Amino acid sequence: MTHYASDAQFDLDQFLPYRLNRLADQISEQLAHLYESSYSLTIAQWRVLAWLNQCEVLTAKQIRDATRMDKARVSRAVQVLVDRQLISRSPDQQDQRAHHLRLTEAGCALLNQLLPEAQAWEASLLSALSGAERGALLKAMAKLEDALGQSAVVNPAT
Amino acid sequence: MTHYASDAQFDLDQFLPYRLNRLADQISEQLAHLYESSYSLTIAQWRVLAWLNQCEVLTAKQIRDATRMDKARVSRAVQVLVDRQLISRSPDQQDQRAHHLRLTEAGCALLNQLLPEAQAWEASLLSALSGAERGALLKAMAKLEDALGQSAVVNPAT
DNA sequence: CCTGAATGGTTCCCTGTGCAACCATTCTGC
DNA sequence: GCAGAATGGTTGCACAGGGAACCATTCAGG
Repeated sequence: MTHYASDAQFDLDQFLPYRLNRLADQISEQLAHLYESSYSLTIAQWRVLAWLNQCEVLTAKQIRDATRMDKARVSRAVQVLVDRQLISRSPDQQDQRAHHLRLTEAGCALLNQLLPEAQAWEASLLSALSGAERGALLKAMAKLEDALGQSAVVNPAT
Repeated sequence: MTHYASDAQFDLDQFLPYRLNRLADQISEQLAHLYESSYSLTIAQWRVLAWLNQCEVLTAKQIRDATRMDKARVSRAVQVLVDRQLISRSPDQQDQRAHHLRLTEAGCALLNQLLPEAQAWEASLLSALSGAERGALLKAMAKLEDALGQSAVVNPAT
């Protein structure tokens, strides 16, 4: 009945990747429930809609870059949204491979309902933090994303 | 060629759930690559190991509570780890439904290799932040998790 | 005790997604 | 111009994970 333990003292609960993931999962899960139950939207689909709401017209590649989602994931999300006539897809004249994506009126109407709900949810969540804390949180997150983007964190062994 | 846009001005890039998820996904993806490529471990499996390293003996339920993972997910992770003889499962005498889970010597050996790598990776990531920033980040995350736990954020409409 | 509710775990089914292979188009170098 | 690389996008395959149904055991109430 020996107890084996690694040499390194290690507290998973203090491990940033784990904590971040647990938090993000929790938030994501609740929000996903909102999207799914009321609007039958996937997170991926919601992201596509939200970006299109901002940018008017985008190609799948641009969405892929903005969201860092897999190309297949974007492709499938777009397909569903087109089928549901929430967005339209028209060929790009300059590049026959690409397509312009835009919100349809229906898509826009859906967002007009969904956006306020999402914002209210976020506000309620953020009410747990002071303004300064919010700022610090976002700043730290931005720095981390930056560091990851620069590939500053890659294979620390080499 | 009209452009439909929702009334609400909304910047997905400033939307905390989205940002948090994007960041967590990115981190998770890179770490998962480490676990998977070198040790054939799932994130779920890694979490089980890490908690067992800390607590010596746990039941699946306790792991479920600690990690907030689905019970099925825990069950499957445990199964694989038992098959690989990285952990052992022995019946709980008090409660015949539950099982005690512990690290085996092999499991501990694996962690002795993996933990330093994980910690080095984390350190490299965290080097993008000052000490104060780290503190602020962790504090904000804790508050958010707290808020979610208290169900403070549920169905803002009601 | 004995019945019904609750609990720890496992399994089934289904969906979303990552990866790799692929197609079509566009770009590059010669 | 033309061959080969690169790029935008789609599809097939395999798999992890959520939800619900399920089994066995334990607990609560009469």
